[in-house]
Amino acid sequence: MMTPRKETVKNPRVRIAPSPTGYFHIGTARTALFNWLFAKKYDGKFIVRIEDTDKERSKIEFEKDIIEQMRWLGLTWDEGVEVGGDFGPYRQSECLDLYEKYLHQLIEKKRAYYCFCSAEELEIKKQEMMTRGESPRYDGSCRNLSADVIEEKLKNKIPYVIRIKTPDKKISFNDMIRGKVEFDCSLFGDQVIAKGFREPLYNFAVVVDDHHMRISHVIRGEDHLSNTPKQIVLYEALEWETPEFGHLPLILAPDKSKMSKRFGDVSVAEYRRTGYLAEALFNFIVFLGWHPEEKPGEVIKEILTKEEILESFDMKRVQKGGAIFNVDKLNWINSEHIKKLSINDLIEKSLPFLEESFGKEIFTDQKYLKKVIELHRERVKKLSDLTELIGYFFNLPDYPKELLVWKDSILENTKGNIDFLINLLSDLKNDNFTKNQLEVIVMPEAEKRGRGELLWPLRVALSGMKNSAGPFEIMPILGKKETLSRLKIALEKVQ
RNA sequence: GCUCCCGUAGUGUAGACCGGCCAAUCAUUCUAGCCUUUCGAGCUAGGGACUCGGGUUCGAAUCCCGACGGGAGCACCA
Repeated sequence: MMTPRKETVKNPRVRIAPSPTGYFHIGTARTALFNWLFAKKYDGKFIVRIEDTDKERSKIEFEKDIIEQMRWLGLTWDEGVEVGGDFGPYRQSECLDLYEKYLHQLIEKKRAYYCFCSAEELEIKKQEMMTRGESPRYDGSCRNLSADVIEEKLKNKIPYVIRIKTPDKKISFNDMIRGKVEFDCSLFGDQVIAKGFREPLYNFAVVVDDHHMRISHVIRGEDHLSNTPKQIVLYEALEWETPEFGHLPLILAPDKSKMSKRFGDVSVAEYRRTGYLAEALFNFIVFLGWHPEEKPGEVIKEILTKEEILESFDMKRVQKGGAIFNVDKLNWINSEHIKKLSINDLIEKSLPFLEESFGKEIFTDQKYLKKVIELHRERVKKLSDLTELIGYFFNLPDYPKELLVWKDSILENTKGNIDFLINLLSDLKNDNFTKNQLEVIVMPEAEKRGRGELLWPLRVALSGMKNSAGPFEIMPILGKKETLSRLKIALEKVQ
């Protein structure tokens, strides 16, 4: 899979150019991340440009989301929207004068031309070519219109678009990830580059912007691979130097189809709301199609901080094949990052989730909350899990009485054991309500009566759950009074 | 239909450039055991892959060709 590529990079200028036509997508996040990493690694600049030439679909709400989520992920940019810079504007809708200028230049130099063909006739021709088994391309009808004819049509206000003259040749470029890639230009022909002088289309606007922002390396998704020759045609027509290109493999859904709405969550905000940590998502995403170098005899570390990732990052190790988004792995990475968090950080990050479920009032006792969270931190995959895990510490559990009965035991035994426990624990002093003391008192009895027989109903009475932390951990936190009260409730249930 | 890209366990990957050290690495997942009242965590063990067919070679996961499979693109979207 490895292809040798040249790599002597210094002070690169790279960019992420999202279009605000949807919420910040996990795929865009990855492209942003690799660009950011590349810039940091080689002491370059990372630029954020908003591609909002599609007036119909672009929304400010999406732009805000993109910026917010990038910040959340810990990405910082040197130039771009919100931070400014010397090569702006960084929003395509504000660069219209620039596009217009080059459009005129291209037409004057006869590298581009007016095309008066209607969309309908083009569609028919396209279908014909497809049925003939040819690659659909413009037939060049308007390519050599005389100046008189053009003037005439313009005067009569015949609608037009602007097309670039594509040379009949092969174009190849050296992709940073894929090595040499070659395309035959005759297959796509003269592309429309603008609908009008102030209505540039994507491929043209990108080229103008990248050139003006002095972008040295264009790192983007593989879906842009076949746009690259079209853009190179423009660089050549404009007599500009082409940047380096690098095409990242796509992120795929588990069925290997393109990551899309069909596969659950695709927006970064959604993962954030579900309780994934920014550093975990960062860690996970970077491992989609990339791995640090394995040193002989060394176990590869997969739980990495941003700094560690930066340390071992190398563009040469990016894979070519699409990477499947594996939620299991994300969950594991997230739980590992949660374990690394300090208890105070964990509380701070969990609180919004807890408050949403239980309300704010419940969390006035910080010490109590701290103990509860400490007890569960190793069981948490996502912060949102915490809500279910610790509910019984804040609300009285509700459960069917059958749950109190251990395996094949009977209600009578359960009743007797709960009654026994109430008496046993009532005699204990408040001070002795610690994990150790409780074990000393209760365990010998559990051995006599059967561990499950005694401990299972104890735990269920306290937590109301089939799976929960152990009774000796729960009791000290709940305290003697609450413990006894819950046991009495259990007793009533089985009466 | 045409073009381009890709093809190592369920998943992410190492190995490939420079063929032998590969009866193939690491992680995750899965299974079992230990621990344990349950679950989780932890520990231990195990399962699981070079897409196929030719060629080159003493020797191929690795080089070459072909097939097959998957993906992306082919707009007056970005």
